[in-house]
Parts: sequence; C-alpha cells; structure tokens
Amino acid sequence: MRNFDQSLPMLLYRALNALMPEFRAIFRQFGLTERQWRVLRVLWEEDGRPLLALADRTLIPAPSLIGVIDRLRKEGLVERRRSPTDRRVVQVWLTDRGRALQAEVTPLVDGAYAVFEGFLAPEEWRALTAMMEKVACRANGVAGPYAPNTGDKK
Amino acid sequence: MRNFDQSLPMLLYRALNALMPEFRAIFRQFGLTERQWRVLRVLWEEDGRPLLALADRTLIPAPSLIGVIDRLRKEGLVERRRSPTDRRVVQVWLTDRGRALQAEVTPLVDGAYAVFEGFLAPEEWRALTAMMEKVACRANGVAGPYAPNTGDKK
DNA sequence: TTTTTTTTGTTAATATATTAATTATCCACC
DNA sequence: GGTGGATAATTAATATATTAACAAAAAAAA
Repeated sequence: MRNFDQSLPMLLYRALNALMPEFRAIFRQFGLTERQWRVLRVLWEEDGRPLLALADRTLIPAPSLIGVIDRLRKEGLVERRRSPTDRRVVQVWLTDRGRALQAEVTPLVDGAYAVFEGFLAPEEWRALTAMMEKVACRANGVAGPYAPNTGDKK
Repeated sequence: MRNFDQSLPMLLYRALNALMPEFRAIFRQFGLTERQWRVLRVLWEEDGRPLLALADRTLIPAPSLIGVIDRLRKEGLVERRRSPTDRRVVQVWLTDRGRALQAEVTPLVDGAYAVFEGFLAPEEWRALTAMMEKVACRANGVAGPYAPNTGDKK
C-alpha cells in the first residue's frame, strides 16, 4: 500500500486546503461563496453564457449550478434568459450590480494570488501547469477525452 | 485579471476532477464514499486514532467527520471508544469487517493509481510533490504554521 | 483548591451537493 | 411533417458539508 499523504489526490487536496481559505475569506466579505465567485468570474470574462457552458468552465455539476445561480439571482447579481435562437438554452447574464462587483472583488483576489504566486519560481509554475494539464487530460482520457463545451454552435 | 483556467486552484480542481471519478467508482463498489475510504485508509495504517487526529490526516473537518464516522459505524465497519486515559478523546477502531475490507479495496485502488502514476515521469513526480508541499506549507504559513495533530502526547 | 484556559468532541441550523429521473426543445431522417 | 434520438435544463430525493456555538473533560494558573 503506497504512502497516503504523498498520493497525488492528497497532495492536491492539501494544497487546496491551504490556499482556499484565504480566498474564501475575501469572497465572504462580499457575501459570496467560492462557487458563486467562480460563476461570476467566468461571466465577467464573457457575459451571457449558457448554463452548461458555465458548468464546464467552473467545474460545477449542472444540478449544483442551478442552485448556485438561483442564489446569485436572489441576490440580484445575475439574471436568466432563454436564448432566443434555442429555447432549451438558458443564458446567465450579469446585472449592473453583478458587473459592478468585479471592480471590488478582483483587486483583493489578485492581491492574494500574487502572494501565492511568489511561492514558486516562474519555471516551476510552467512545469506545474504542464503537469496538471497532462494529468487532467490523460485521466479524462481514461473515461473519455476532454472536450470543453464552449456553448458555441459548431 | 489573470487567466482563470490556468490559476493554481482551477488547475488543481481540474486534475482532481479528472482523477477522482475513477477512484470513486471503485469505492462505490464497496458502498463507500470517498471520505469514508479516507478514514478507513488511515485506520488500516494505524487503528484506534482519535477523531481529531483523523480529521487532520484525512483533511475532513471535525464536524463533517462525525457524520462520516457515524455512517461507517452504522455499516458496522468501525466503532468508537472513549480513551481510557483521557475521557475527552474518542478513538475510532476498525471492526473485523472494516479490517477485512482492506484486502478487497486496496488492490483495485492501487491498480487505478498505477495507471495515473504512469502519466508522469519519476522526476516529475518528485518535482510535483515538492511543489505541492511547498505551496501547502507556505500557504498555511499565511494563517499559521502547518502543525499536523498526530494525536500523540507531547 | 478553586478558577480559568485549553482541548476534544458534539450539536443545531443552515446551506449545499449528488444521483437519477424528468421535461422541453431541437435536430436528423424517412 | 411526424418519429426517434439527442441535448439543455431542471426537479426530486437523498446525502452530505459548513459554520458557529456549545458541553465536557483535562491542564494550567491563581
């Protein structure tokens, strides 16, 4: 039986465990959960994404995402509209408040991230990124290839 | 605003997202959740650990762990005993069934792990491990040093 | 020895996630 | 132009996690 603490999953969990509380404390200042932030983070980059595209990008399973978005809607940060061209599709749009939030949250998040960024040298970052991509890609390959749903028509 | 998909947290989440379903499918064959497996995995290595020691080792917050262990107990895989020397402490012990499970689950888990292990070269593994430890350690340092609770007396 | 502090575990309230099944719409084909 | 299969989103049922506050025992201090 191999070493538990040094297994890849536990290594990743421990790193996340160490990193995320810092970020979550920031999110909480704005009444956001981590998952809510992830949704906003994607919408700030590209507004009006379909729900499944958000699920792919945020790594939040669709049924969970329904709830996340519903709470964001109740807070008046996003709204949902049916796509005019495909009525199955629900697009999620930022409200003015949702858009305004970006300018408040982003600096704090970037600040925290900059600290963590300093933990590793640039070439370490490159190596790490490449390895994580490799793991994610090939592991996905075990059950099927990684094919991000962009939400765009083919 | 930095690239979301290549941020450290999302890289780690994506890797875990790719890895864990494979393992969870194995756990499910034995009626175990991932967290239940993590508890058993530690107990197989060292039986009778105090609850907080398990929380540290498995990265499961204590209040969550209560529930996890309670469900394991209902399944007849572990039992809880008060420590004779310190009545605050609750030790978690494997039952015979809990102990027997190891021989069934471990080969499958090791098999799956071996596949993933092949994704990276040995020196990549070393580098990755070192980087993750560095991140975990130093990030913890932001809010306080990493001091694993072994459950042993000082 | 009494009081205070710390440690360990727990509960209670709330929030959230997961899994499987369901609905609505669209697309491709005959 | 209707039927079968796919896709997008959702619901329902269940399971689980999180946060803060609490209780009990032990250790430290007064």
